[in-house]
Amino acid sequence: MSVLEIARAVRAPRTAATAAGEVVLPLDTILQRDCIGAMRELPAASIDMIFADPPYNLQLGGDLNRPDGSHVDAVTDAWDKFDSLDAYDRFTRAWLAEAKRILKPNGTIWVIGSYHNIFKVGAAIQDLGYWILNDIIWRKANPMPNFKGTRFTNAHETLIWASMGEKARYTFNYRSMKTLNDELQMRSDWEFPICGGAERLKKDGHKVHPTQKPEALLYRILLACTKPGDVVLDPFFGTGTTGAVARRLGRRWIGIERESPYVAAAKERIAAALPLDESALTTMQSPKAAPRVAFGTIVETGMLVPGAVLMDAKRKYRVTVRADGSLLSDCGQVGSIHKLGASLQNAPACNGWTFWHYEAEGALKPIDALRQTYLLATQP
Amino acid sequence: MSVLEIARAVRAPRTAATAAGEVVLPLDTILQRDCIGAMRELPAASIDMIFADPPYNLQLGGDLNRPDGSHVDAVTDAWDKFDSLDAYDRFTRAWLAEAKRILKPNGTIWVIGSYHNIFKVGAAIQDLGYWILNDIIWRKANPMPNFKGTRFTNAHETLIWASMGEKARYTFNYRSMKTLNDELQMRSDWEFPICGGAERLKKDGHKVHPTQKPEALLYRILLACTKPGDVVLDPFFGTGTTGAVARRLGRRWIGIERESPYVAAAKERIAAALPLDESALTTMQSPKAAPRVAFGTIVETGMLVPGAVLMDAKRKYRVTVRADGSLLSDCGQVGSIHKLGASLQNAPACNGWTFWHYEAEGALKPIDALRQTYLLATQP
DNA sequence: CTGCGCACTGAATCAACAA
DNA sequence: TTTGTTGATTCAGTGCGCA
Repeated sequence: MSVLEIARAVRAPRTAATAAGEVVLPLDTILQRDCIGAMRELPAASIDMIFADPPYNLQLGGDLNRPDGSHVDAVTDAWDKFDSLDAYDRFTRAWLAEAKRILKPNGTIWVIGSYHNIFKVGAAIQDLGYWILNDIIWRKANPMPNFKGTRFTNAHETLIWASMGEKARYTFNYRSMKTLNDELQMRSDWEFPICGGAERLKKDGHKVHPTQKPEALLYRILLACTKPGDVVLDPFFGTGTTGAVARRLGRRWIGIERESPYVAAAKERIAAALPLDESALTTMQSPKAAPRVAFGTIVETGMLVPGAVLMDAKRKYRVTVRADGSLLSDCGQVGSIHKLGASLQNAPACNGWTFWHYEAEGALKPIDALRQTYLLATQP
Repeated sequence: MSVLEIARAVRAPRTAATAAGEVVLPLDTILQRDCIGAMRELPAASIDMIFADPPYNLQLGGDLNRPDGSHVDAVTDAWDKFDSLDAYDRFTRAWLAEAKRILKPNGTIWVIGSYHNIFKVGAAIQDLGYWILNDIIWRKANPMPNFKGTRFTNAHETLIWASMGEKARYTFNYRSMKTLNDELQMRSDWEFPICGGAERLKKDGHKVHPTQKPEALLYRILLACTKPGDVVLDPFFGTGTTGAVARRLGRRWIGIERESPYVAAAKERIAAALPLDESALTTMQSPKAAPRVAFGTIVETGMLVPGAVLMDAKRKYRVTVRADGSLLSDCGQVGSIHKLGASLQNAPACNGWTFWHYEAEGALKPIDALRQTYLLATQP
């Protein structure tokens, strides 16, 4: 039985359409298969984002005990065992290559790892022609101490964010991130507690998955780098953190996971995750998203009259508005609001909307205020 | 002429001796050669630690301007240019292999990089049989912003610390690190400001080297992973941060650097670096304020110099400050400001910040005044 | 002498679109 | 594919000049 047959068939959103017509993707579904095999049956160029939390290939020695004698419950599962560093390398390159095939040209991939595997992963990402956009540090607020006092406390994990190539476009909701970070640019180091408390899935008092990731981490990633309705694939789904957050944020998701106990836990968990309503999902938009307004339109509609005088905030430069929306300076120079602003300042570029001001009731206001007024009056 | 001939020949300390007898190393010297060639002429198994800050292979596009129109002075030097990712890979593996040959069996290597190169470096380190002990994040207190709003602010760099193999022993001064961090284990994420102000080397108003590293970073590394008298090699010496800090901390150093202007600046700088002298006070930067200030930070920033004498308000007890922020009493007891204060008084606990005083202009002031000064200087 | 404002700077893979 | 136009975009810190 193929992936597409066992999947709950859902018509893909328009963004998943290809030249061949509409594509059917197993949306909001867990494919209980091995990761590479399942990806192979997904159509090419159909996924907006991949978030991957692959096996870390931890090479742990014997048991580890805390100073008080208690036993540390380490990651000893079979899925984290590889015969050699070379075997891990081959596995990594195989799934990353498959991921590249199914990502859309403007898609991106996120991979999380620790020093045990992240360098192999990053090198493979570069060799496969992905283009790294950032590496992100998850600084753990409450990491496990180094009980033996032999090294620095391993207090972070590393994520790599990459696009499909050097020239590829990608989604980055800059304004959302800046807003989320109290009006400062979001940096490459993020602090979150490790996953615990009520969020940590448990069964019979034991954690269901040894490396469950905090939802806050996925929340930030999906908010930053996807749009509502985008399709997010997690090829190492585990207990479904990606699916739960995707559902909450109004994104579509596909999970791949081989182990039945994880699949069962993920299904139950995602069903309980309530989607945020649309108003809560609305995020700060970049001005880029607003339709373009030509300065000439402001003149045409009479918001500024030909002959009106504009000046910069310090009243250093004065120019006159002409009927076609061009500006004329005292010294006879002519140009668009941007070009003339740049030329007068001898700068490489200039945003005329914020540089030029008009006088209203004795005060100077940027002409961008007129553009905002125009947009408010004309937008639905 | 061989490296050993042109080098100032110095009898190596006992720690540099091998089974073949005493080895002659060009200690406390800069070898003006290409990195791999110079390493080739150094004897095998002779170096205690290598700190390497190799070219990052940045692949920058055109010019970049700030929002105010000013130009960003990027790293465009020839030494950072490689023909391809593959050429960079070969270069990396070549110098890392040579490094492994000259390191002692119990030696370690530190390499710093960014996402442009660190994954290639880390993968090569693993392939060459080194054993990664930690990856360390240098969280920059004041990184350059992302001016175009296209990605997350690139606010950190990554360091890899590796031993000679899985079973190899290595030096890690656990107590020093814990003391430096105010009795908490030192974590894998470190915060320092970028190198600027008085510490930044300048000539004719321009920075001498585009990527000078802060001394605080090297201070922590050398304090953590070497012993006094150990030999530290820096194959990408630049303007000699490693040499200056090594001299200050009583470690021997060897630098390899091809570019004459860097060599000249490094020589001058290291000559001016006085071993454990208060010269650190003016050259080192204050880390960003944290709610809690570690006493080690006061030492790291040079507000108190190793060797300084502290005493209680009644001058009953006298102790000496050590490089890692621990205190040494007359009777040989050692401990943190809190622990030693308690122990000397035979008390269950002691607030070291208010108990210990330093002498300034004939008067005694509590070291808490230094903490307050530090906080005032760093709090917004 | 202090405080304020302005200019300058740091390892950066830094735009999107239409003609 | 290339070229030109529009127009979006910055944080922490140092240092200097001036009131």
